[in-house]
Amino acid sequence: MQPARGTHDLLPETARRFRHIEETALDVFGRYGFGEIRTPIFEFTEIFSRNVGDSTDIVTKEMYNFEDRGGESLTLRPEGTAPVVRAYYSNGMKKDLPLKVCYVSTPMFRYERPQKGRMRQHHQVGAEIFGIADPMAEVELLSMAFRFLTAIGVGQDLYVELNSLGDQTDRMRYREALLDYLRPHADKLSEDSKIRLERNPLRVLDSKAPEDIAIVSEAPQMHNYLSEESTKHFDAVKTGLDALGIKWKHNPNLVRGLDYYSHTVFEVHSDALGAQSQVLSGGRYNGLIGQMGGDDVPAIGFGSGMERLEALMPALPDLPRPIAIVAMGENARNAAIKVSEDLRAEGHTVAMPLEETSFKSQFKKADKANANWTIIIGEDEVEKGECGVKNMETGDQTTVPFGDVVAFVSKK
RNA sequence: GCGGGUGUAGCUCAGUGGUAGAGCACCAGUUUGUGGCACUGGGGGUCGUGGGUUCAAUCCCCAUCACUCGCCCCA
Repeated sequence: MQPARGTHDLLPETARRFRHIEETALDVFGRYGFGEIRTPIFEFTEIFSRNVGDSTDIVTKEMYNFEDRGGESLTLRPEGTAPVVRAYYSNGMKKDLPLKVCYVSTPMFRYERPQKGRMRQHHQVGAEIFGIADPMAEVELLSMAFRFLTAIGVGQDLYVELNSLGDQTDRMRYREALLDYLRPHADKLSEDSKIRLERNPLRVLDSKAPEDIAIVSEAPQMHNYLSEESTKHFDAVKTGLDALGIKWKHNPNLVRGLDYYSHTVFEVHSDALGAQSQVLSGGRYNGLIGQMGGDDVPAIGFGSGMERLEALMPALPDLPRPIAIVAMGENARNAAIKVSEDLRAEGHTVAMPLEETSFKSQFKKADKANANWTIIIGEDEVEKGECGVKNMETGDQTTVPFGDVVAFVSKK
């Protein structure tokens, strides 16, 4: 019996780690004024196909599409930004600008070949700011991202790559220059890049094929084609990050796979993850909101993969140790469950044996549960109105009246 | 979608052309009401699945599925 390919179950130990990521994200993002948003798990297919980009891999080969009984084409959400923009329009949120929203533990679906750090269902935390064109939005957003990453304990092993794609005019101008340069070398490019040349030439820039890297190293660079205004914007982002002590590296070949980005794009990587090293990425998408519904609203956001964060995260502190109960005989077990409930009412974690097994077996379970105290109740104890209380570290055992047990273990 | 590796007990792995083993884990006993140590015993596996070769396949061949590493791409 296997789960569907590219999916997995989160068992309690790991689920706890995921919950810690969620809670930390909501706490940190909340300090920046972000409210949580939860959008549906599926959308009309066109929400993604029209906005993520027709030539992107996500749209052309990775979407989970299906038709419902009414004949509508629906798609399991492959990314987080387009649904949030749709929700902005659906709920008339123009009045709420500037808007800061975030999402946590949001399942994303992409039909890809699974490998380390890549699942067909994965989960992201993310944040979006609508309505701010000022580069201060980039600075605050990235600072928040690092505060979050640091809070979950993964901040120190990461590096940020940064680039600017300029506005649409800049990009078209650069695209032409790049094509002029690459076309004469077309036959020397990798097979993949020959296709990229036609579909999305900027993607040739971040190819990993050695033959491409050699050609790209001589290629014209984006930053030389940015308008004065775009350059100023990018400079402001960089100086803002420097002022906060956030280390970044300009990667002129950083392009990103989604079509909606403009100006600043960024990726945060870890060397500890193997081939899928991105843990957080995003950028500005000033044109997208206008393209979807007409409001010309600048925006920026990021997404971060929780499975990858979880893989990097250090061990969580241990759960509080339980108090175990050992009981035998009907009267004793009835007294025992009363004691266990009294203890839980005081906030203790209690391991009450729900089946009657031998004392030895119950003690073994108490030991395995890492109990610090074990409360022993047999028929003798019920008759005397007291129970045994054993310290599992020292092995010392004393007798305490039933009425005093909660107070006894609570004060220690 | 492409290329490499792997698939035997809950876990980590041995193993042989004649229908399977270890360690750990689990359960029980040694201790007729007491854990951690030790010893003893026990439960548990269609040897991923389907087909082929063979008197006989867990082992050889083919296919398939899954996992895994990488490519593409992405979180």
